[in-house]
Amino acid sequence: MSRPSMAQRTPVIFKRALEDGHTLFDYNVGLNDIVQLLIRSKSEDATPSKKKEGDGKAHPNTANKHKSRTSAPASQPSTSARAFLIDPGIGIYKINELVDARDVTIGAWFEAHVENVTRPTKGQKNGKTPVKGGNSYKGTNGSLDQDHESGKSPHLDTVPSTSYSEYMENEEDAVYHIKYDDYPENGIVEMDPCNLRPRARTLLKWSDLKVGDKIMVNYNIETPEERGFWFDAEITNLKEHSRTNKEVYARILLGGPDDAINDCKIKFQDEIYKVEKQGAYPLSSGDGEFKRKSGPECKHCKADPEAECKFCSCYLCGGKQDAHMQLLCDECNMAYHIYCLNPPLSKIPEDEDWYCPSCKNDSTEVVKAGEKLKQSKKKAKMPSASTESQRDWGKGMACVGRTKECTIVPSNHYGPIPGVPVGTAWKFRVQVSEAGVHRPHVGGIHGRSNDGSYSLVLAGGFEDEVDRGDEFTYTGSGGRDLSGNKRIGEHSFDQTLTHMNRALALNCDAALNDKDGAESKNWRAGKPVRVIRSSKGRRISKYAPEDGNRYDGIYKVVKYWPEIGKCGFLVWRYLLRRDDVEPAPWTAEGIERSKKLGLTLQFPEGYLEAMANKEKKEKVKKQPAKSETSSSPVHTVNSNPCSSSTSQNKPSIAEQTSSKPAESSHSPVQSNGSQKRPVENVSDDDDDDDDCVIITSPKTMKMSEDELGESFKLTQQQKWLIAEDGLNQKLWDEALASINEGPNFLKKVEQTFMCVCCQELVYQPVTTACLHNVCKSCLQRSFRAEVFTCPACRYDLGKTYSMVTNKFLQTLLDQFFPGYSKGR
DNA sequence: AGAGAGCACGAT
DNA sequence: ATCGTGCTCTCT
Repeated sequence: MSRPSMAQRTPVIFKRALEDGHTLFDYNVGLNDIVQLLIRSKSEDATPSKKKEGDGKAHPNTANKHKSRTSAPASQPSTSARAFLIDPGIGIYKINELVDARDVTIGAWFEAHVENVTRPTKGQKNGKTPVKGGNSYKGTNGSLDQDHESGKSPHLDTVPSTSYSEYMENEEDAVYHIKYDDYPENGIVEMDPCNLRPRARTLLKWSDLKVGDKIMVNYNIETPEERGFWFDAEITNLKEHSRTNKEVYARILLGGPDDAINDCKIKFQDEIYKVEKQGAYPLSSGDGEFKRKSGPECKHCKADPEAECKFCSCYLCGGKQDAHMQLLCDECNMAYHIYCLNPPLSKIPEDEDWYCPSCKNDSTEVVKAGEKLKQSKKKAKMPSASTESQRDWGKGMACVGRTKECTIVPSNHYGPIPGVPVGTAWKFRVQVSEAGVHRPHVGGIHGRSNDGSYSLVLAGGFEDEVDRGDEFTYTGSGGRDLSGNKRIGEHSFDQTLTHMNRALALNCDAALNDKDGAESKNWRAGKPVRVIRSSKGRRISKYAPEDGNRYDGIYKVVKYWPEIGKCGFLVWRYLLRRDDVEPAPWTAEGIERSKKLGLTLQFPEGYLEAMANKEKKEKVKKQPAKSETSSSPVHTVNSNPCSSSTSQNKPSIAEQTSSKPAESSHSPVQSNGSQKRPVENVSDDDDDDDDCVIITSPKTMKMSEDELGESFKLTQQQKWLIAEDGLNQKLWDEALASINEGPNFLKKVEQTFMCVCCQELVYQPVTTACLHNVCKSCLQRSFRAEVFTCPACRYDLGKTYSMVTNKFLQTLLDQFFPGYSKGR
């Protein structure tokens, strides 16, 4: 951790199934988020659910889903029961052999296995199909044979049309009792051997295909683009446009002598199977998976509009009526009549997602495989949702998210941020936000309209603002037309004293007046505002830094008033005046202090390296470079604008005579007693005048080596508390080693006393027997989870461990980091 | 120089 | 939860 004053962004765990067609942005995964990816197992593979289409026909994927759920126990014959082939002594197929069985009403092949083999007996319905007897195939051109006697259950519908004489002719025939792998509910079906064959097992490559070959393909008669059933086919044409663009055309053979569909384009070219001949090596369920993907409609009822089906229709009543009133569960994909539910619903819910009674208990935060990803309205409205923009956003700092967050003080903290001295500077606003100094990324004022303002940024947004360093005028926000996803725009209406404008007004030590403004009686009594000057303010202010954003200390609102700005619209103006014991960065004293503390312009982690790399690449592109560019991160503190001009006796902006404060013990840092300015060289210790003085000769600025580091001054009480906190003696010794490094001491303390659980400064710390400090609440949470060990070292604390808050440590931390407890 | 992106924030 | 706001920052 290079910046101990900020907690690293907490890793977020997204328990999401990633779906095609979505970006990580859709899943609210931001820059710097940590994601863990697990490869989805194939069996759970699923595609987004489809809404009910109203025709009672299941979507192929839905059908797949049903299949895997309902047939799994029955169709995945346990190996112990079916792993072995049993020779029945007659016929071609063995018991337990995997076969493909043709459903004669459709003409498609389905996976099945042989349950039993018997000799046909006289008069037995031996399952011979009409193929043998004649031409009862009426369904041509792919339409299902709805005229068939009982279309309700085609698989069961084997017609006993074989005559006794035919039977006698085929004496050797055995009767095969098979079970469809996917339709165990159909029970055991008797089949004629001509509608059985060894299970397909050989996938054919492009190079294996020849025109005229008989193959098995997946084809959807009704919707050729979608997955369908498995049919025999004869290759009629092969077109190779390119290595990746190939076309297979075939004649789908439906089983009957003249039943075929010509010129069918085969969509699933990677799933073309060789037709296994009788005598192929018999497979059993113990030989592995020989499962094909299949579709397209409900396999339970074959999309028979008359049949009740709980799988493709209402899961409760099986009825196919009122498709528009059937709700699809976003979890299990089953349909439910809204009136079959208990309690019934009067209308289709507005919500995107609906879960059936049996799925509802599932944690809703987990988006299961196949479940639809809910797109927030916000994202839908975001410009990125429309693909118009060709811009390559996201590689710079324009839209980045935070990587860290300041947690040592709450966001509504007034006054300095512990460990951040005046003069600290950051290149980008996002860093200022990370440091907790000014939280909004873009906004100028940070505050709450019913509380007050915590910080503001001076960036020269208004020409008619005046900046004299220790005093400046500021303009409120609003009044701009931000349409078109802008963050700033032309002034087009009056500002009001609401939102942040009201917040800033509340800092003024005067009753709020949203008509005429107000002026404080005792300006120092107002609430403190952290002020950040941005280099953008250079165009109107000499006090702005050359680069980046610099924390300039605490100011107070002296007064505020409405006026017509240069823009022609009413704006709210504020007068702020500096009230900080820390020297302003542009004063000689401030410059010296910044040097002493080694304050340099801070860049985001890895930023300079990235820029250097980029530059290098460009140099290579163009020409050999001359000299190293000044990418030095060293922050040059402003040249003192006061030194050039006679800064004495400047008229105050507010046209007041600069009232000399009686004393300046106002800084929260100092009032806290934890930090005091070294009493060193500086002659003028009260930060009295509005004028920038302090032009001390270099000689008088010289300090002893000892003084060079600004030491952090501990009060007597703090020294005592540290001494009393014996358990942490070692840790304190460690931290006290940097007592002479000013703000670094606080960072060290924060680092030293960070809770291993929540990664923040310990709150109500429990110092364990193994000498680790953990928040009491964190430890309690651990114990609730029945983990009774030290979160840091796993030392067994014992179930009955009594957690005692370390009062010494808590008091010290409260003093060093004023306000941090409030944030907890 | 002009447009507009993601983000964090407070407000509701 | 969702919405409105914004004194940035980058790309074209």
